[in-house]
Amino acid sequence: MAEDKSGTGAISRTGPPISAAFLVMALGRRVKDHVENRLGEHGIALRHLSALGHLHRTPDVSYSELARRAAVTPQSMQDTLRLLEKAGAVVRVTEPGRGRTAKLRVTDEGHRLRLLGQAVFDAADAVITAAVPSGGADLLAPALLAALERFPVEPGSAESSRETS
Amino acid sequence: MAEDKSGTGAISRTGPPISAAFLVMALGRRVKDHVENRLGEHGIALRHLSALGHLHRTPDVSYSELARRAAVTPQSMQDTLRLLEKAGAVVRVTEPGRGRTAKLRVTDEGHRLRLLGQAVFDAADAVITAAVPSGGADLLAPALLAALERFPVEPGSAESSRETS
DNA sequence: ACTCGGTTTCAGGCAGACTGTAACTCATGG
DNA sequence: CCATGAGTTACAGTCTGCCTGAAACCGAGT
Repeated sequence: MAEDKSGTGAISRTGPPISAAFLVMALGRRVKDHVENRLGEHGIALRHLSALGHLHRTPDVSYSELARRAAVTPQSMQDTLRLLEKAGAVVRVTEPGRGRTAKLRVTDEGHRLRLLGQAVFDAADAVITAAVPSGGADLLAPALLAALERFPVEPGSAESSRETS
Repeated sequence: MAEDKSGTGAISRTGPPISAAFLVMALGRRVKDHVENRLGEHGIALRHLSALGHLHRTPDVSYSELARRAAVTPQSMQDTLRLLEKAGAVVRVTEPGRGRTAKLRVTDEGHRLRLLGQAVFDAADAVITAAVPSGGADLLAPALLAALERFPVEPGSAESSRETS
C-alpha cells in the first residue's frame, strides 16, 4: 500500500545525500533480518551461529567463558546453548551440575549448521559487493572497519562477534 | 577482560577481509546504540524521533496513519506517542475517545527535540565520513543506498523510516 | 579447614514489539 | 431512518531476548 516504510521512496528523489548514519542503521537492520530469516529456516538464530563459531575456534570452553566472548551474561548464553544442545549441535563432555564448569564441543551436526551459516553470509556478501560501484568493493570493508572502531562500545550493547573461519 | 567482543581483535590481524555483511551489521548496531544513547539523554528513543519526523512532515495525521508509515501496528505507535504526549512534544488537537480519529501536532518542545535529534545524526555522520579514506566519502552513501535496495523488506522487520528534513 | 572467586542453575523482571478484543465514529446503501 | 461495515482508538495479554537477583556448588589458596 505505498508504504515508503524504509524511506527509500523519499530518498531516491534527488541530491540531499541523506544521513550516512541512517543508511548504515537501515542497511544493518535489513541485512540482519535477511540473515536471521535464512538462518531461521534451519532452526537457528544469529546468536546460535555466533556461539557455534566461537566454540569451533576454541573448543572445551565453559558457558561463562563463551558468554564473556559474546559479551552477554552467562544466563543468556546458557539459554542460547540450550537450543543448540537440544538440536544436537553441541554437547557437553563433562557431566552437568551446579558448580561444575562445563566443557562444550561442536558436533558434526553443529559443523553442518556452521558451514550453512557461513554460506548465508557469503551470499549476503555477494549481494552487498555487487551493489557498490566498480572497484569500490575492496574499499568498502576497510572503511566499515575503520568506522566501526570510531564508535566506542557503549554500555548496554551486547554485540555478537563474528563466526567466520 | 580482553573481551574481543566485536571480533575486531581477531579482525585487525591480516588479509582475510571478513564478511562485509557482518561488518555492516556490526556497524549498524554500533551506530544505532550510539544514537539511541545520545537520544536517551534527552528522554526519547529513536522511534520517538522517527514519529516526530513523520508528524512534522505531514501534520494532522492519525495514530493509525502514523503507524502505517512507520510500518508498525497502531498499538505500538500509540505506545510511542504516549511518551511524546506526556513530554509535551506532540498534542492532539481533537478530543480523545474510542472511535474518534485523532489529529496530531508537533509542539515547540517537539521541534526542539527533533532538531536535537538531527544534530545527533549530523554528528554521527561526521564520524562516519571521517572514517572513510579520502574521496570515498561521497561514494559511500550511494553505495549503501544501492545495497539497501538489494535487500527486500522481509516479513517481520518494522524499519523506522527516516526523520531528516 | 575454610574461605573466596568462579560457575551453573533457577526464578523473576523489563522493554518493545505483537495479537486479540472491545468500544466507538462515520459514511454509505437500502 | 437506520443498519451495516470499514476505520479508529483503547485496553489487556503474550512473546522474545535480554537482564538482575539469588541460590547451590566446585576447586584452589592461604
